[in-house]
Amino acid sequence: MVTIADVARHAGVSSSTVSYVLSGKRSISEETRRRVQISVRELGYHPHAGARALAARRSHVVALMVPLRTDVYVPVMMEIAISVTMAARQHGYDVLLITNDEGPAGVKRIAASGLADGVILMDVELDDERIPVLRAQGTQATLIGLAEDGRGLSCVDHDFAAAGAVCADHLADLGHREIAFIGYGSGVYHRHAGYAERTLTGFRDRAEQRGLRFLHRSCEGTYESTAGTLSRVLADRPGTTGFVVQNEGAIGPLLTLLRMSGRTVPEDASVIALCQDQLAEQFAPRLTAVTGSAQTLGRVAVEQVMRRLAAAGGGDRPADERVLLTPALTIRDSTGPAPRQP
Amino acid sequence: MVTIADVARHAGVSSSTVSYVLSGKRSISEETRRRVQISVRELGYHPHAGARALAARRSHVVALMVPLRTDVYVPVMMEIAISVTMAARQHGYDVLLITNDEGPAGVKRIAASGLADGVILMDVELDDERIPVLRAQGTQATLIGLAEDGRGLSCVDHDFAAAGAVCADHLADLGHREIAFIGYGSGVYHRHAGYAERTLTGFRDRAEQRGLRFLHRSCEGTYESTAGTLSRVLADRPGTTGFVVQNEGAIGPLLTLLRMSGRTVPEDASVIALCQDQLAEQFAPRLTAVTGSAQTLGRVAVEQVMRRLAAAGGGDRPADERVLLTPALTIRDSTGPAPRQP
DNA sequence: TTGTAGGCGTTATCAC
DNA sequence: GTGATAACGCCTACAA
Repeated sequence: MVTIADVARHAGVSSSTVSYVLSGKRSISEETRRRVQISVRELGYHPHAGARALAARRSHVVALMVPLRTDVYVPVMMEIAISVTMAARQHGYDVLLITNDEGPAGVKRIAASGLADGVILMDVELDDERIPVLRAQGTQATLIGLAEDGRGLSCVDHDFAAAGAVCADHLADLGHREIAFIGYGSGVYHRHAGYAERTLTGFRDRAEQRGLRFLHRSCEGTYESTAGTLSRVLADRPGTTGFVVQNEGAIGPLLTLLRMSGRTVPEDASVIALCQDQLAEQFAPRLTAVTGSAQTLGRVAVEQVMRRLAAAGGGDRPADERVLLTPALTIRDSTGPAPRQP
Repeated sequence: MVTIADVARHAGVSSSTVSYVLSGKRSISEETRRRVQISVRELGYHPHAGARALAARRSHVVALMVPLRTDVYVPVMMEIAISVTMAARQHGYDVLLITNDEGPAGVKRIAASGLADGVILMDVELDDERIPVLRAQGTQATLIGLAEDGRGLSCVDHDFAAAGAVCADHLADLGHREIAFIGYGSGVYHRHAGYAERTLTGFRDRAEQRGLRFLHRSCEGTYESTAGTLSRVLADRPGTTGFVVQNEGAIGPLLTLLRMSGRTVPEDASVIALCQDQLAEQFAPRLTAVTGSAQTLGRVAVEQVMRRLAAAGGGDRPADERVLLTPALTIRDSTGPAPRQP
């Protein structure tokens, strides 16, 4: 292994000079800097991470704790993980992946061992057990999601309520009066700690403001479940012309079922989905959708931890940020003006 | 921060004793061990990762390098990442997430800095630039996927050829004679370094052995693309009764299109998919599918690196393992006997 | 069975 | 602008 001493010898300077060239923490003559940089490159020197963490009391690692569940929004999770990793690299940080099943003890382990300087928590519950641990350890952290008590933490999430509201607005603008909201299976509403509820609430509130009649129905996302849901909707509210689909598993079935029931999209029924653009593009017709950027979510989370780390490193008290990302409506071919005769 | 010295003082022993209790590298009297363990727990001691890595020259971290592409099999990637993380934990290891865009330099960085002891590479190309770097650094590594030159490495992958063969066999057993293989867009065949080709080859070989007529058609996975593909298939080979779908994006559209063309599945046409069980269960009818376990893939990869690390640590030359996981056929409702009259 | 001490590679404080 | 040098916390011969 090539050490800082090797570089120093090669460049004809002391190892502290090499260290300072690399960290930029004191001014170095142009000449020396160049010599050192050349030596670094020639020898292929990379500082030993452990030694650095030990001496500087900073690991330059953030931990990302991901949920185990591979049900609802897996592709999004991966996208977040990747954007977190790339954003972290831009700050000179690496990302350690931790799974949720380690629970509070895992957070404690990571923090106490100095493995990571900061933590990003996904799939946060309203009253999350890991949060007190974070506080006790004095570890800088950001939540992706919203917790009840966010003191001492930053957090970022999609503005799901806004997403729901946008759906209501879009359909109302098109003249629809009776809407069905196809949600997740009932279990998800509890588990996801508000993720699903917030969307529904946002939709509901706006729908009421706009004078829409609407129905919310749980749906497991299978074909059978969607078929059952749709037939109940049409039985209860035959005049329904607008569908908001939250459960991405139900999208395909719903489109098929509408077609089979003789309804054309968007002439007879409009469908708006809460899903990623990539998915929305795959259907026929291409779906109007409301989407939040998973990439931005990850990036913002990293920037929040970095700011906290910088503040804490400078002796300041980090600010508790709380960011909600506004989702975007992309109008495609699955929504249109409400039909004259329902 | 609580250090090993704190624990030693609290337990009334020397710090080396604490170290040995924790590592189990020498025999300790029952009495001492208990005292130390109690102190560890009471003080909430976790060894400082950096210090440990520095002294023991082992970071107890493996790096997992994931592809950036969020197109083909994202959910699978996440599943692998999670199973890698959990398997690693069982060996006392943590997982560092690295993105593919860092390329060979990233591998070098991780290895040279001692950040990770071993590396797991995903999305490997046949002639991958990262492999020589791994060799040069003497870093223990496992590939998820197959490379041309695997010397000095272990690797594990699904047996995609077997998966293709199983599809051919299943349809042949049911009496189908004309099969269409709905593949990925042409780009994927090159990019995925054999992943897609191997499936196709396996299918093709077995299909020939079994005397099947078949057609391979690329398909982008959108509705339009699938529609085009299907109509060409039916034009060229109206007698086609069996469909093998490799591109999971094409599954939904294909089912819809078959239905629209008046074909009932599985009475008039059988469909077998190469996709995860979870996805296969979502369609109507539930799909017969050939699946490999992403979880196993991750676990095996970890075990391979661990074995290599153990060997290298013991001064032995690690064995270059090469494992192909046999996929499983799950027969559901989308395949049945070939119709008498095509 | 246990303790002592040297060293792992960096950073950062002091001195010049 | 640059060099010594003392930590940082742990592991592991070497002693006892």
